[in-house]
Amino acid sequence: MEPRKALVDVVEKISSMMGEFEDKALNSDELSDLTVRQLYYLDIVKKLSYPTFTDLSEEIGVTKPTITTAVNKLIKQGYLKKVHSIEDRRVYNLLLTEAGKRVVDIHDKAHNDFALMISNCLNDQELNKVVEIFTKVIDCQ
Amino acid sequence: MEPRKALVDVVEKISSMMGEFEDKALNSDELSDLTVRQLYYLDIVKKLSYPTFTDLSEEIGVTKPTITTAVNKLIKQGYLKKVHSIEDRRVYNLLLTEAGKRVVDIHDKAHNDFALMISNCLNDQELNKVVEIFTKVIDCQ
DNA sequence: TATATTAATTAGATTGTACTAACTAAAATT
DNA sequence: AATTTTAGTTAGTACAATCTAATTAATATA
Repeated sequence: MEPRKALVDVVEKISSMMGEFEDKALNSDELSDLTVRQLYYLDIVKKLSYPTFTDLSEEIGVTKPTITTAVNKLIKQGYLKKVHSIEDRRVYNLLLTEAGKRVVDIHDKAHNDFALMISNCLNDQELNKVVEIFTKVIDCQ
Repeated sequence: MEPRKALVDVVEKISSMMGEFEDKALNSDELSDLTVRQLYYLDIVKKLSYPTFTDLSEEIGVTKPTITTAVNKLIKQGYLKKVHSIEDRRVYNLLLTEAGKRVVDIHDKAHNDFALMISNCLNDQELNKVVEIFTKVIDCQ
């Protein structure tokens, strides 16, 4: 096969495999009362670490009322907490509860599972090559 | 770094890079009147080739009324056509219009762009290694 | 031929996610 | 001290995507 075409082909298949791992992780029982969107909100809260409502709304790109609604629901469901800022009493900082941390970890599980699958398919030398080559891709970008 | 951890790390970063390419492809002007979900419906129509409403509903995992609504909207927007089956006059087969083919191709563009980025970052020898190793992963699964 | 099954549709409701506009309370500025 | 700005909320709305139940029309079966 033409090398360029072969690469696109591999990218396509790997991407759809990753998608399947994501979907499988998302079907976990513990995630059953959360939508994909809600999980995304929780991921962003983790990523930003103790964001305010405004931080969240800027990062996600939705209005503040939308954030209020979404966050309140996640608080009611027990995945988030809001704590008053000490410096400015208008402001809240958001954090994951233990349950929140747990579901974010389950979500991350997809990557672990995928990595596990790869390492089961390859020998040590190939694994090292994969890490080495993709580190180059990541750094080059 | 511990090899196992390094692999998970690489998988995580590559996966989020792929996500960014997907998002960028989705922001194309031609896709602006379509939701992600609608694009997914169009992808599945292409994948199944001339599916019936029932085929679609089974593949996507939603009820037939849902498919009727979704498909009718996509027909009205000019991305799908339905044609009567010759064998069974209750049945329709679905197909992409030219506009439908175009948007599905734009969606696929993410994979091409990602592949292009990879090939710009690596030399020929590394590229061959990537294709070789991931072909092994795909076949092993 | 009458009856049951199947493919798609219609009607009506629900849920999730988003918006704008108007509001409250706190902080910053004049 | 009065005014403006900022952070988050409330109220009301809209739309996408889904469902169940009932319906129509064609096909298959008893």
